[in-house]
Amino acid sequence: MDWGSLYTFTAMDKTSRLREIPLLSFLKDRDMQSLTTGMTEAHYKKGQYIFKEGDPAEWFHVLTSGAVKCVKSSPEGKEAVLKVLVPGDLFCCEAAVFDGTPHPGCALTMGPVSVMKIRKAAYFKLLQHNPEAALEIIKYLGNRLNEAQETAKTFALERADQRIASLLAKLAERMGKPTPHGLLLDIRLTRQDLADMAGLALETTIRMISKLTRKGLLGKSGRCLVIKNLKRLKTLAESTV
Amino acid sequence: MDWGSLYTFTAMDKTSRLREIPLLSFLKDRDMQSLTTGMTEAHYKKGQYIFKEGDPAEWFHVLTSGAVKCVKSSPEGKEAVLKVLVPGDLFCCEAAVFDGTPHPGCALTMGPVSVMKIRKAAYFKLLQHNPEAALEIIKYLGNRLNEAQETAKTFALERADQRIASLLAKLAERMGKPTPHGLLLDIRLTRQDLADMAGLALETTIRMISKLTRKGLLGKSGRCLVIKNLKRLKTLAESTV
DNA sequence: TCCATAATATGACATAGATCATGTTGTCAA
DNA sequence: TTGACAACATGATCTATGTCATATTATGGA
Repeated sequence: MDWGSLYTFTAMDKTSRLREIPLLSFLKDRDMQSLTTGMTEAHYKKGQYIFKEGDPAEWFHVLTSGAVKCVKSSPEGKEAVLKVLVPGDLFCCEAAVFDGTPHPGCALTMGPVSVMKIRKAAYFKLLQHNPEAALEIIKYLGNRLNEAQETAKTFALERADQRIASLLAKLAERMGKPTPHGLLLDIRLTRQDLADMAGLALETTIRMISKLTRKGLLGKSGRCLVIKNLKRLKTLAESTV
Repeated sequence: MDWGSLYTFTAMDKTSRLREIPLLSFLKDRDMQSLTTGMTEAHYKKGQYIFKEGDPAEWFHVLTSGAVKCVKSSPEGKEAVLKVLVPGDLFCCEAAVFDGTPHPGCALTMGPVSVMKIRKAAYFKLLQHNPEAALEIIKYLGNRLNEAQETAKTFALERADQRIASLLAKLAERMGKPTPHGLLLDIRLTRQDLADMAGLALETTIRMISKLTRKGLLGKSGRCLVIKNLKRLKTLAESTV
């Protein structure tokens, strides 16, 4: 198995990279120093696993470039995409790292990816000595929890067209780049990815996206989606019929 | 609207009560003192809202007795039960309290309930001064996040019978009281509650439960369910056909 | 104790969405 | 440029599950 190549950067380089990450920007210099010791940046190609379900959780990760999908699979081989991570997102900072339990899901790269890997122990120490950092993590986890529960609600109560609409709206709000034609989702999401995120079959997802495109709410730029009318999309996500 | 009556206890009483809660048992005496200042215990009757979706998040709650369901509703009036809380569970400790955002869902009592309410500010202060406490909360949130993602996966990939089986298995593991006949779920969960937890229609849920009962995996004691064969239930939750 | 109401149960039917089949379009490497 | 493969698209079924209708059985308050 190819786990990507690991490079170690100079302390200064690493510090400046960490500073760019919103969730870590509040760190004091002394914290930075302890963090950067033993920290490495890993690079992956498209389609590689950063970790798999069941692997031991040894690192705290921060995505610095590219996109990663968090995936769980069923025995039959069907995939559920729980979340798409974009630069700045933390992952595997959760229960697993603390409890010593294995990873509850996989992290799969969607293209070329760079990740900062921080040793569990260093991360742990940081949180113990820096309450501000711990509060930030609590806030982050709280938000992720809300998101996950919102997703669960969507799966439990909404129809296929609503699921697709709210999924696209969520993606647009989180990572849409404003352009003259609308919000550009500039990561390569296949219809299958979207289907796995919405808990729907590929064909159903394609049909729903076609419908939204015909209605003029959606367009494409190259091979990426453009949300042309976020407001109507959100209305549709809640409409009864 | 009747929000239940509020009583204020003596500091000693409160301290001893907090000590009984696993998640707070590690607290030092000085932390306890600051926490108990301004802390109140509230009592509710069956069917009351502790808070509703959209309410401002002013308190950190710890459930001391009874059962509470976390609920989100759709415009059409359908309910999704995200989680059933049992004594010792924290709630509303999440993003809302920190971000100043309103509650993302409702907390609805399922019977007579007692709740410790701790002012947002006191809770905040506790976490800032006690890294151990913050780490415990991070661990707790991490686990809740895993649970929520596991639920999302179930909703996305599993059939009705599997959903019911894994729901019952999860409940049995979390709160089943061992008895000679199996694991007793001694809170009053209606079929509708179970349906709302599994994201299924009431009738479908009833049919699945009847089937499990006929198969001998399930029984009842009074008006509560008994899981007679957890192992087979878990096998069923993953079976392909 | 009785009555009104809520909860449980079960059959008949409707339908959203999965599955299968087939074809088209796009993409990238040689 | 071409050829092979992946992604996208769309129609034709099939089926799991939702919905509706109707009983039966609990439950809790007067």
